[in-house]
This record gives sequence, C-alpha cells and structure tokens, in this order.
Amino acid sequence: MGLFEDLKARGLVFQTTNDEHFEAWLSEQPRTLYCGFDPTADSLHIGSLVPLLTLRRFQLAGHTPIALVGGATGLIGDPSFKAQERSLNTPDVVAGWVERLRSQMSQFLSFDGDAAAVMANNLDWTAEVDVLTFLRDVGKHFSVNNMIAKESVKQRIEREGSGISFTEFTYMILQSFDFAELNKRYGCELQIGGSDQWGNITGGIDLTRRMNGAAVQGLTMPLVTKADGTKFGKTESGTVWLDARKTSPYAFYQFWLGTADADVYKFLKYFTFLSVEDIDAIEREDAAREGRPEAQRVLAREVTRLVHGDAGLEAAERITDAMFSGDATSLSESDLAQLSLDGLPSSAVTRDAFPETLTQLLTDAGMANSGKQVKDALGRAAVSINGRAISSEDNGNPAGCFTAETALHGRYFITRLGKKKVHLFIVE
RNA sequence: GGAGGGGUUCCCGAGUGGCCAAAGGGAUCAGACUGUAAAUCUGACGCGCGAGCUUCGGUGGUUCGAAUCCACCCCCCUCCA
Repeated sequence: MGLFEDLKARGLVFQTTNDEHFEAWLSEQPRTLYCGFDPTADSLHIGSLVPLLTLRRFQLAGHTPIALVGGATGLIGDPSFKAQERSLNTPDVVAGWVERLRSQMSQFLSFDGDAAAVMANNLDWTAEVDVLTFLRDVGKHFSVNNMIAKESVKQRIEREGSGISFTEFTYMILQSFDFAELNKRYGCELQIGGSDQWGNITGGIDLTRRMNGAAVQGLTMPLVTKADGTKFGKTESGTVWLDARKTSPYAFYQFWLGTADADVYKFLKYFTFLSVEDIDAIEREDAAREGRPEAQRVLAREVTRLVHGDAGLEAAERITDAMFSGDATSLSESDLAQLSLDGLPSSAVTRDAFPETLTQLLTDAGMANSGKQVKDALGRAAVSINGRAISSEDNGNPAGCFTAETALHGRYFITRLGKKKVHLFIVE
C-alpha cells in the first residue's frame, strides 16, 4: 500500500492541495516536507503526536522530514481558531522551551540514511531580518483582504467580544515565510499540519510561489476529536504531556487505556504504526468477543512504547498489573519499592508528622484537588488503605489508618481513592 | 481622543441593594451499573473535618447590609475621529 493510500485509510488526510494529482505527485519521487511545532510550553503534548508521527510515516516511506521548532513563531503566538489573544512569553523562556522540544521531536525521527531528518528553528532566519526588509520583501506579497477572509481568524475578526492584535495577525506571514525559506534552503515542497493550520499552509504556498517561483503542496490532518464531544488529551490533572517528568509513563499508559470504545480503533490508526489491516482485525475480534475489548491495551502499549520506550512501557505495565489485577496487598517488599521507582504516585510520610486529617493528607499527596472531594469519597466508602475501607469517622485520625500492624512490610500503604486513583504512602 | 457595550466562581452564562458562595448548562471528581469503556441515574463541585473564612476586573466610598449604587483606575469589544 502506498503512503497516501495508507494515510487515507487511517483517516489522517483532512485536505490536500492539488486534490486529484496529490497522490501521483507524492509517489513520483521522494519529497522533502516539514511540520512546525511552536514552543508554547516546556514539552509537547499528545496533540502534537499526530503530526509528529505523520512526519515519521513520510520518512518511513522514503521522504525527508524537517521538524521545525518555532523559536520565532513561538514568540508571536498563532491566532488560528483561538478565541482569545494570548499573552506573550519572554524570549529566554521560549528559547528554553525550544531546546526541550528539539530533543523530544528528534526521538521520533531518524537522522541517518537517505532520508535523514532535519531539525530546524525558524528563529534562525527571522531573527536577523529587519522590519523594513520584511515588510517590503515579504509583507508586500500578502493581501490583508485575503488574510482577513481566512476561516482561522474569522472569529477573532467577526465575533463580538474578541479581537486580534497586529502581532498575532502577522503570525500567518511569519509561518508562510518559513515555508518559502525551507523551500529555498532544503528544497522543501510540502507542509503538513493539523487542519487548523490550513490557512497558514496555503499562505506559505502562495508566498513560496511568489518569492521562489516554486509550486509547493500542503496536507492537513484532522483534529483529534472524541465521540463524546469532550476535549481530547485532557485528564483531571490536565494536559497529557510527552515529557515523562510531566506525565509519567504510567499516567500516560493509563490515559490511553481509558480510551472509549467509540474512539479506540480510530486512535489506533492515528497513533500507532500497526497496519490498518491489523487494526481492523483487532476490531473484528473485539466485536466477536464478549466483554472487554483488547484494543485499549494494544493502543496503550503501542503509544507508550513509542513515546517512553520499552523501559517506560514495562514500568507502566508493572504498576497497572499490580494495581488493577490481583491482590495488590500481596506484593513483595521489592515489588513495592520498584513500583515507586516506576512512577506509581507515592510519598514518604513521617509517622509523627501526619496532618490533622485524612482529607489534608490525601489532598497534599495529590489524590484530590480539595478536601471536599476526599470527604465525598470517604462518605461513599471509596477510600481504602491496604484493602481496608476507610470511612468519614477516620478522617480525624490519620495515624490510626496507617498503623504498623496494617502496613505492608512495615511501612507501605496502598491507598485508593475511587477506582482509579492509587497512591503509595511510605510511612517511617 | 469621542460615543456606546462589556469584565461574575475551570468554561459558557444568569444575577442589578438583603432570600447570593451566587440560577442554568458544560467540563471535572465520587457512587450505582459495567469492562479501569460508553450511555444512564445519584451525589459533590471557592476554601476548611468543623465553627467558620475568602470571592463576582482594581481601589476607595455610600449603606445596618453591595456582585448589584457612587467615584476613580485598569483591561476588552463596537462605531466615529
């Protein structure tokens, strides 16, 4: 199966330029393509995974990917489909984020061989351009009439109660300039991105034609949506990051494991390199079987391995197996120590330094956002320590809940709040 | 610079002197049912175990009492210049 055919089968093609001829154009010869990622935080999150993995798919098919980090565009802020103007981050902060993204992005691409990937930073070619040159050489190619008409800024232009600064409005020009520049420097002929990037991509195509006389192409991928309409990539504790320091491999694994049936096969196609046939086979088997599908586990395994490697996956699975199958209280001492190392949320507490209440203790440990939530859980018998149910009456007596007699191996306490939240207290 | 509209709890959005920690919806968390799914139902949802404490852009003021009234300031939007 050809690359484009595969992308389509995965549902990864939202729109392309040059509709009928795009596929032929792509298969004609190896192309150089790019996708940009702006540093808006110190890590990428799973939303960036689709374009990142798509770059990889192109590379596997023999095309040369350029991973662009937006050291310049990150200083401006992309207004595309954003309801509000965003506040600017300081240059040194953005520069720090650029470095973090760089290393994250590089793990998904190969920098050897015929189609060796390239890392680029658009600050390299925008930093020294002076305003007048930029306005004369680049700005002149843009029609404000056209820019205003773009769907991506429509709500900022038309919607009552919002507006757009000139700074953000200029973003499209900067990104367009990137495409023209990458075309010049690396012969880049294709830009890919999320469907929200269509306006910016077509802007770049037009600019490249005008500045370089080159015909370049664009392809967008659909935004990841969930069947229930809620936002993809968020959990109670916030964004799901690719950085293991921000989202542990265990939490990451759990996120994918919790995927709804209605989404899981789609996500397998988006986020894994399993073939479409294999994914369809999994779907058929799941449908034929009673009860719980396998797809979520496959998805969690595959994506966790992609992002956190075999070691990360193993750690995540060790915790998952220990906590969600069998009797966690029968774990050995070394198992428990390992789980803590693996990233099971845990904290050390000194016996004489217990807070006054359990609500306080569990909130401090990050098991809940407020004491109210703990209180609610206590009232519903949803809290347990080493398998023993804890009730509201125990709230004022944390020490009584963490006694030497009830400890595992003298100091371990597996504390659960609800079905999914587990925290290991190590009491000395 | 002028005229008008607006800034409410995570989000949307009611509320125009006490009955307001503030309607309703969404998101989120917990319970039941399940499969660590969805849908549904139930509860919670500013903080605090509690007494209570702190909120409605900011600062002052009027009042027994303010998210609601007044003054000034900050920010946003629309139109005009």
